[in-house]
Amino acid sequence: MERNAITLSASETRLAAMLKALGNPVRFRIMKYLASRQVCITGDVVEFTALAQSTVSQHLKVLRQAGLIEGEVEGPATCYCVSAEGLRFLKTQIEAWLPDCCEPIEPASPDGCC
Amino acid sequence: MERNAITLSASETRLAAMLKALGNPVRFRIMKYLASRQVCITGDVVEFTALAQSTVSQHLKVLRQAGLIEGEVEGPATCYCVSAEGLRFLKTQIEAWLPDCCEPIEPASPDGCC
DNA sequence: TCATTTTATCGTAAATTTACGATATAGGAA
DNA sequence: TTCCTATATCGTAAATTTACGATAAAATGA
Repeated sequence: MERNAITLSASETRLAAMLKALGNPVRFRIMKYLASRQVCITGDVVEFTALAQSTVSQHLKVLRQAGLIEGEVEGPATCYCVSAEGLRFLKTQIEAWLPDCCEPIEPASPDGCC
Repeated sequence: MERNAITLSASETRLAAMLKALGNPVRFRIMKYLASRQVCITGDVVEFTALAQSTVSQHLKVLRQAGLIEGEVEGPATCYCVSAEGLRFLKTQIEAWLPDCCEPIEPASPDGCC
């Protein structure tokens, strides 16, 4: 895809991966679903999304690899939940990203641009 | 792709679009580049990214449609800058998204999961 | 042991994304 | 008007993503 690999710091790379993972509407919803259930869930995500089990498993893998959720084998099933550390990272990074570059300094500007 | 369209609210849809746009490392970098230059920029994004002009134009379009940047025709060129409103929205949404579901309530839990 | 349950992984087809060159479009200068 | 500059858009090829069914793998219960 990319001829010259774009250089990003480790933090930026992780943040971009998180954003990419959450940019998919299915994963976005899964994430909210997991958050709404404090409790860990497994395969009723399948029921929730009405997608094939293998598809859901794949989405969960993406979220897990992005560090947004955590999975733990619980008997025959796997128990997932939101990663507290991951979400803290996400929020912190977004918060600190463009600190106050975008506050409307001059309200005179109609659209804040140019 | 999706057989059953995933239902998201308008805000969620916009947020997901923003996350998706920023999930691409090239666009991620362009965004930071635009932010570092308070001033509006046009085609030196091309020089910055070392990608084809048409490719950059496409990326800028995605960022613009996501409401993350604003473009304004300035003579023969187009002047881009970060959208203050867009970034405010992004930050607010992320902040409010999972308010305090993920604070480590019980430090006893080794990984905060299950 | 043997079936059952729950997930993960594999292989694959369709859709989407990304990048490029070529081509239009629009504004400014000569 | 005519040329030059700066972008946007079109068409297209390669890569990636997404979804599915089929198949493994792992733990529990009969």
